[in-house]
Amino acid sequence: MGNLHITIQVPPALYIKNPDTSALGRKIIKGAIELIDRLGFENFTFKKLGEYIKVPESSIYRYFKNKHLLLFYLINWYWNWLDYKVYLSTINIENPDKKLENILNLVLGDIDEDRVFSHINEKALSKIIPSESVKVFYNKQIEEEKKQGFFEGYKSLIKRISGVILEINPAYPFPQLLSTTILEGINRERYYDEHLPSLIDKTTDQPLIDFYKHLIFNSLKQTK
Amino acid sequence: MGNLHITIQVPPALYIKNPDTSALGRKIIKGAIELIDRLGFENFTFKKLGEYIKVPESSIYRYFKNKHLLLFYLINWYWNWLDYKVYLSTINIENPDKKLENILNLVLGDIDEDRVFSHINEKALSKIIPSESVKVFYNKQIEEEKKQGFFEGYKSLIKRISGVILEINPAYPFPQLLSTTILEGINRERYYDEHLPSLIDKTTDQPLIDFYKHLIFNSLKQTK
DNA sequence: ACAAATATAATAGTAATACTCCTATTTACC
DNA sequence: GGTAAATAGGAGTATTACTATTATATTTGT
Repeated sequence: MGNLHITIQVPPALYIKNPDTSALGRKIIKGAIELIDRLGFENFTFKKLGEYIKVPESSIYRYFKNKHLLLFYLINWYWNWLDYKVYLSTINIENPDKKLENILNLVLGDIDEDRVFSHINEKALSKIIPSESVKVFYNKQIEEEKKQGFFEGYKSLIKRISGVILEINPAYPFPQLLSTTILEGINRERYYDEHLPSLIDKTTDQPLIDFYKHLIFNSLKQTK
Repeated sequence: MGNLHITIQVPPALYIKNPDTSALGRKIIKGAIELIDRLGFENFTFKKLGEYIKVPESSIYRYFKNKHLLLFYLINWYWNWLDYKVYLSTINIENPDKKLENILNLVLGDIDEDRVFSHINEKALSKIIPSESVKVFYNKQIEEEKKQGFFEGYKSLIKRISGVILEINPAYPFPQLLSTTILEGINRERYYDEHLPSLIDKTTDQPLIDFYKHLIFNSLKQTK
């Protein structure tokens, strides 16, 4: 990709000072991803992060109001990044079936680092997504956060996948429900695969991929 | 149902003293469900619960080690209760399609209070399930909690639904994946319906019911 | 009916969390 | 080289998440 200058944008209300504009900010993001991965979000604190990256706790507060918004920043960045990757993987392709296949390979496959994007290691980030991303949804501040546009990236991603689904079958009535089922389902099953493996059917070599392909194929072909 | 004496059992390691054995315990459970509903689990504390039900904070600690285990108690009770309801709704029925329909009506319909079960208001409890139940899954203690059997109720529920799916189509390769997709999906979409309604397709009168019926029907009929 | 056991109330205390605020020092920039 | 901005470093506060203790009820067995 050479020297493309592309930055993933997140709603500015997520941060106090944009972490991708300074070395300290980038250090905070990198350290936060690693430490959330190690400790889990519940046990992660700004104090521990400060010790981990050898930065005063108070300096972290100059970038993020609290740990919830730091997590939301990361998740939002991920949604926007994935939205962009989905966009790239479907552009210039005629066949909508092929588009959907590319999307599935993206979300079901391993994420490999693409170092186009500045300060975030996508591979490390994608490790914490299955377990931590739900935590930005289910809380009482959601109505406030909606007003500030914190879910626009997620909606855009869902609508992009829905668009491809409708290209395959314009009569299919539930493109968004199917898209969220796939995206969130993959996160959940990835987590189960690690922690509740008895709940993953082992009838094929790649049950997750096969399950979702089977689900999508049969849902979309039938109503045609 | 008259005077059946049935109690839903949860793993004893979830509590210090069984809350359904005393008036105070039942008061704690009732108050906890209400307060978690109002505040959300993150803002819920034992101190606030104590003030709410006019009981010293320290007395609550004699029943539950911490608020996470109190939530887990509630969620576990819900899984076991739902497992029992699913069992009841399929017993003595010959036709597996009809069994699955009954299960779907159970998990997709409104929960109405059935006062067979002692100390828990199922209707109130089911209000907090969509937003709070995920919070017992995604944390670093899961491996410890698995060892203590905290997920056995959930597994039993999934396996019961899977069993019916296999009755309908013994060749279907992903009965458990489909069961979790339905159960967890319904929780998610219920929450979205309230907080992110633009992500729910409005192409039919009852999109959630229709989506899941469509999904299941097409997944199960195809492979036959 | 009474003693013994158990449960609850009421209060105090502690370490950690989630911040805010202030000042000294360093770094960046014109 | 001077000024503004950023960071380091630390102090301080309210809340959270507990533990511990003692006094007072309440229940239970005989």
